[in-house]
Amino acid sequence: MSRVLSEQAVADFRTKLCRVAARRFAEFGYAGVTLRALSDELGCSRTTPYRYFRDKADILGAVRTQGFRRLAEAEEAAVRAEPDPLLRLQAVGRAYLRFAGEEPDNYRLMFEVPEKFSPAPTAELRAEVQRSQRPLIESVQAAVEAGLIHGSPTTLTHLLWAALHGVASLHLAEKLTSGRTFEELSEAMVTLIARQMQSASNERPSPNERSPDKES
Amino acid sequence: MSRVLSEQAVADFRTKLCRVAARRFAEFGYAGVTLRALSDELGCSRTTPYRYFRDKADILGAVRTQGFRRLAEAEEAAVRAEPDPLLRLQAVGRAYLRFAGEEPDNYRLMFEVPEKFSPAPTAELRAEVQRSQRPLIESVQAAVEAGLIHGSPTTLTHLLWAALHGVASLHLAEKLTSGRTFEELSEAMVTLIARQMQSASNERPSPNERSPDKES
DNA sequence: GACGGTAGATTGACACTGTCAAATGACGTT
DNA sequence: AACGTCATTTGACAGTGTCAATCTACCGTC
Repeated sequence: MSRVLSEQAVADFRTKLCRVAARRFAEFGYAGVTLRALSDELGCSRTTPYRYFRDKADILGAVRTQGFRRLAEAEEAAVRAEPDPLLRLQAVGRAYLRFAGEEPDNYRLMFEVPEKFSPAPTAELRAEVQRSQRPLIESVQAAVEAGLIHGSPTTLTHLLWAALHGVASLHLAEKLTSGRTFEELSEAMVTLIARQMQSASNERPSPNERSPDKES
Repeated sequence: MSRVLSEQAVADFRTKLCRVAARRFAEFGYAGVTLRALSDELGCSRTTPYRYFRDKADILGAVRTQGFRRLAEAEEAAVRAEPDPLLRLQAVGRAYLRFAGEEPDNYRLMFEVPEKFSPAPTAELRAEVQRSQRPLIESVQAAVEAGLIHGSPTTLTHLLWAALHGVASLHLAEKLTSGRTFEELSEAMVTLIARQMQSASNERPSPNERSPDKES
């Protein structure tokens, strides 16, 4: 066998290219992420990235993977720091929204422009996506077990996630043009979630599980 | 003066092109919306659309405008049909989510792929976006006046919108892979919003307005 | 130490895109 | 009947992602 690219060298090039791609996306948007530009900035030829990634979509997928990993780490840190169920759920929510606020371009890349990604995401990406959901799920489960809320943990997690993602997404789409800053709105949403649980803990029926047949 | 394109003919071509663009977007994604393909499907030459639209971005902008208009109309119909403040708010939320569920590609186009649109949106588009917000704002305001919730109507509207958009957006991104259907999750969210208000109406302090200084 | 094979990088080429300039076409007016 | 003008078409260009063929430099072997 002849000389082969060391694992380290492969990883180095991959991370370096991901960093450049992320930076260019943040600066010039998706249109600025072009194989030629990335390669120029890295000092290699246009098709060299094809040794390390299958596609352009594959490159973006790697950036997304890193994004979900950092989001998961932020959530996990929040979970570790807060044992109380109610406060933990708030802390996870805050960590989620803080991530979206601090790394807006990463968050955008993670959730938007879906067609630019390969239809079959990497196993690694799917794993990180799941990992980023776990702190939410576990926090909700803990809250359910503590009697703070009632209902299916999965459904409740989805609702929680939707509330958080909605705030982040609308903010990034610049649809929230009130006087409130993103941080204020984030805190308002977290507070609202906490109040929801405090009030739900005083009542018996589960808030979902069956779609009510309520007509006008 | 010589013959000039009649208003009707211009409008016809524009709407026809928008319809084709929307259909191709739904079928092939953004990559399927190409001036060549649109023109072929319309039986004209590649650059003919440039007589009726400034840009490709302008075409997508027109499709988006129509989408926001239909969303606004659906919301307004829901408002008209339901006078009771609480039920009206639920009805608007249901109409919003039903629209997202029934026209997923339109909704996606309205809120995603922001870089593909002109940085300065048309006045018409901005008007329709605002129009689609008004039923939410007015429903929230009515609920505030009825004493169902307390707080800044703008902030509360943003939170409501975020909750709705979050459900729709995560669903369209295919991130919600639980057993629940989109309809069930929508109803769960609407129910949760209603419960939030019912519980809030029994208490005095406003749920936001000031970010609470709660520490662990 | 020279050589050959091969992994890795490069260049060339292709089909495709959005968009502009110039050329073509057709119609109402004089 | 000829003109002028608007609508449309064609030609062209820069730029894209990606594949094939080429080149380069290193390794193990003699």
